[in-house]
Amino acid sequence: MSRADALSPARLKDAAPLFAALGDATRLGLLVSLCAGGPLTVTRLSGQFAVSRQAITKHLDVLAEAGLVTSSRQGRERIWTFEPKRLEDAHHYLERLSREWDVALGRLKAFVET
Amino acid sequence: MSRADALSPARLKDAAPLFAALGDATRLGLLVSLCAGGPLTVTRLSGQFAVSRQAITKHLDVLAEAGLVTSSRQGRERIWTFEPKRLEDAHHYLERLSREWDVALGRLKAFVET
DNA sequence: AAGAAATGCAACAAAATGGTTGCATCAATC
DNA sequence: GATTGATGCAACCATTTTGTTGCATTTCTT
Repeated sequence: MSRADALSPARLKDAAPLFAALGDATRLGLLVSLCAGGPLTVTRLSGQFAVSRQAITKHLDVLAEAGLVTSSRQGRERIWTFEPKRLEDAHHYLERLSREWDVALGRLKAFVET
Repeated sequence: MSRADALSPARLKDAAPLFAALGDATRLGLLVSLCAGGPLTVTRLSGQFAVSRQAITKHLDVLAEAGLVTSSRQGRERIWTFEPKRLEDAHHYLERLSREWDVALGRLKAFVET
């Protein structure tokens, strides 16, 4: 991957669903719970929120789709685990945007001084 | 602000709309354009996307609501400008989540070694 | 003053989102 | 084997989001 295509349309379509998954207070709360409290079941997680277990399941599905959590079946329960890799992706994307901005400011400065 | 409440419910409700605004490919594209190409008008911006000018206006309104862009009227046109500050907020939030995760891993390691 | 360019505003439609309830299924325990 | 606990699945509903079109308004230009 070159620096040049770091903000290409293709990458936008990759980053957008990731940010969209982060764009909900309940889902952020789920991530915090899974971060701090380790892997948990849906039933356990839904006890911490004001919505039904089924609603939490849907949120977890969204997070899983975005790659922010994974799950595995253990007996009669399903364990959900935080996945830090994709958080890095979001992090990097924001950094690239910031850098692009700085570069643009640099160009502007150079132009003004000419 | 203490480290302890860095991921409090109050902060979730602040961070969620910010990520939600970033969670759309068209809006990310708009930010990239405003980053790289400097302040632009709606008409100019909408030339780069496959949707109508009015749709772009709505996207810009969403970005403005999240504090990611600002606008000012100049004669008959309105100029939209990228606002890097809120990007920092998103950046910091992701960092706090990562740190929380690292702390949890540390606790786990200490527990296993006991 | 007239026309063109840029934006603003409103009504509308389609699709996605976030939530519910009810019931079925699967696994553990007594 | 009957019961309980955890999950899965489906239908349904309300709201929000994302887009459209049409028209009005404002401002520049000739």
